[in-house]
Parts: sequence; C-alpha cells; structure tokens
Amino acid sequence: MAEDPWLTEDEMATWRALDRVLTRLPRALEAQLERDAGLGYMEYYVLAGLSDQPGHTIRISRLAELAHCELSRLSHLISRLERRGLVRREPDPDDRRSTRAVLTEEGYRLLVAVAPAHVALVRRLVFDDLSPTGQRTLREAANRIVTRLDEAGA
Amino acid sequence: MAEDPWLTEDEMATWRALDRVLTRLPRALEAQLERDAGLGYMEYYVLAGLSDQPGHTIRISRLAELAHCELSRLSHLISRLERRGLVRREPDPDDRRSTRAVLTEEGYRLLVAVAPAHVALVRRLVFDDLSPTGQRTLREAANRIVTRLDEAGA
DNA sequence: ACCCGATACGTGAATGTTCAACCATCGTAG
DNA sequence: CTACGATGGTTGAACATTCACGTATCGGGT
Repeated sequence: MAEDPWLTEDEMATWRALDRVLTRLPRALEAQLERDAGLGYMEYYVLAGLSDQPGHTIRISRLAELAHCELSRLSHLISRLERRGLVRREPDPDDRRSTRAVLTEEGYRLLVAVAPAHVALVRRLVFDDLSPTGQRTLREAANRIVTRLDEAGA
Repeated sequence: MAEDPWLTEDEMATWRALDRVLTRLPRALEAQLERDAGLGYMEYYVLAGLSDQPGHTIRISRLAELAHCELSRLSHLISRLERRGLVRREPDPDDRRSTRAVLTEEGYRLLVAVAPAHVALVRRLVFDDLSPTGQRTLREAANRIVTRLDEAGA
C-alpha cells in the first residue's frame, strides 16, 4: 500500500457509475423475480444452474463453486426451495459425504415460466442501446475484473 | 413482452461476465472493510457520504436518497453506528419530523484510517490495466444502465 | 488395520435486511 | 382554523445470511 491510492477525477466518475450499477441492478432484477415468482436473485440462478446440468442434477458443493456461494448459505437456500417442492435432495451414490440437488418438475416449470420476463428485463436494462463495440469493451472490462478477483482469492 | 426475449451468444457471454462482477466485487470490497474496520459496504458509504457534507451533517431522508437505501434500513444502520459512537442523531431545527445524522470525531477518524486501503483495492481490482478508452466506455455503459434503472423506477 | 487431515455437508445462534405497521409533524384545501 | 393527505422517521416481527461448530466420510500414509 505504499503507492498513492487516490483516484483521478475520471476514475472517480467511473467508479461512482459502476458502484451505482453494482448496488441497484441486482436489486432491480431481484425485485422482478420476487414479484413474479417469489424467488431471490440467488435462488433463481441456482434453479437456472440446475436446469443446465444433465439430469437437472448436481452435487451441492459443485453448485456452490459455480454460484460462488458458501456451502452453508446454499444449504439453507436449498432447504427453502425443498420446502416449496422446487428441488429435492438425493444421496450421491459415488460419495456418501455428498448430497445432490435435483430440480423437480415443478421447479422446472416455475423456471420456464419466469425466465422470459427476467431475460427481457436484462435486455432492457443492459443491452438495449449498447453498441456491439460497447458490449465487447464491457465484456472485456468485466472479465478483467473477474480475473483480478480470482487472483485476489475472493 | 411480445418480442423475442432471448440473448445472443455474445450477449450471453457479456451477461455472465457482468453477473460475476455484480456478485463478487461488492463481496470482495466488503470483506476488506469488514476485516479492517468492522464495516459493511453500505456502512462505509454512509460514513463517506456524511464526510462529504458541510458540517459532516445531513438529513436522514436525504442520505437515504443518496445511498439509494430505504429509510428503514438506514434507520437501523444508523442505530448501529450510533451504538459504536461513529455517528450521532440530532433533531433538525427546521423540521421537527426530521432527524439529522452527524459524523462524530471518532467516526471521521475511522473513515480516514480505512479509506486508503479501500480505494487501493478498488484501484487494483477495477482500474489497474484498464486503458483510458476502456475506462471511458465502461463509464458510459454503466451510466446508460443507471439511466435505464431510473426510467424503470428502481 | 489404524490414524489423521481434508472434504462435504447440516444446524443453531447472531447479525442484517425487509415488511408492515405506527406516531408525529407539515402543508394546504376548504 | 381545522381536517386530511403527504412526509420523515422509528420499531418489531419475519426472513435471509454469516459464523462457528458438529458429524460423517474419504484418501492416504505407516
């Protein structure tokens, strides 16, 4: 931390804009999911992640990696989804420490029902009026930040 | 919602990258603030917001607007900061419904102590290795998204 | 065969956030 | 001046997340 830490005027403006996106965009997306399906942001992406897996099944610890979510949180979250019948647990035959989460029919139907509106909102908030060049630059910037996060071990 | 809602391959990749930034960057910044000062992300920005005001004082409802934070949450949050002696409440002489939050000396000292490391982390995660052009494009994209959020009333 | 650290969860208490009331004050239309 | 809706803020219960710990299993080394 020896070097001058302060941001330039330009960087400050960029950071303020990015910070507002960071705090408000997830809130806006979550609000819609909550209204339409009673799902939180993380809950939606857990269901979506499950639906991408073969057999709509995945080991819980693997799911935690994909979602960058702690095991404990995921365990509570899956318990909630299980109470609502959207997911069920199943012992993993290959490793008896392990538990697999399986998307139920009902969970899949809910996901299919709510996904279009969610994607449409993402399109409206993020991609409408974003040029191909702008999009490519945004993706590169985001990927660079993710790389830094990985390096920092977050 | 009549139009085709799905994202193209490219948009999907961009969204995945942005989503990871959305979920992991605030977590990383908060983790550092928590370690160094026992402060959450929102608590830090509330203290920082206060230190920008003349007299280190601001009406609570005004602070809620700036932080895009609900009054109830802010009220609880300020109560916590008050218990730790970082902030105090003060009746507003101009409007007796209103309460003003004032940054204490101790709160200001904590903020000054923790800010450099926080800013340095922002610099490392976001700005190092981001070209001036890339930064400008990122800022424009972020501002466009904020505009959409405002339009959507979020 | 046995021990020991690592891995994969589950659980309960503590903490933080949201939601739905509530009260006091303000501005204003009648 | 008074009644009434709007504004500013607090509070407590419900819910979600984090933290610390407990349990069971696995994969070696010896």
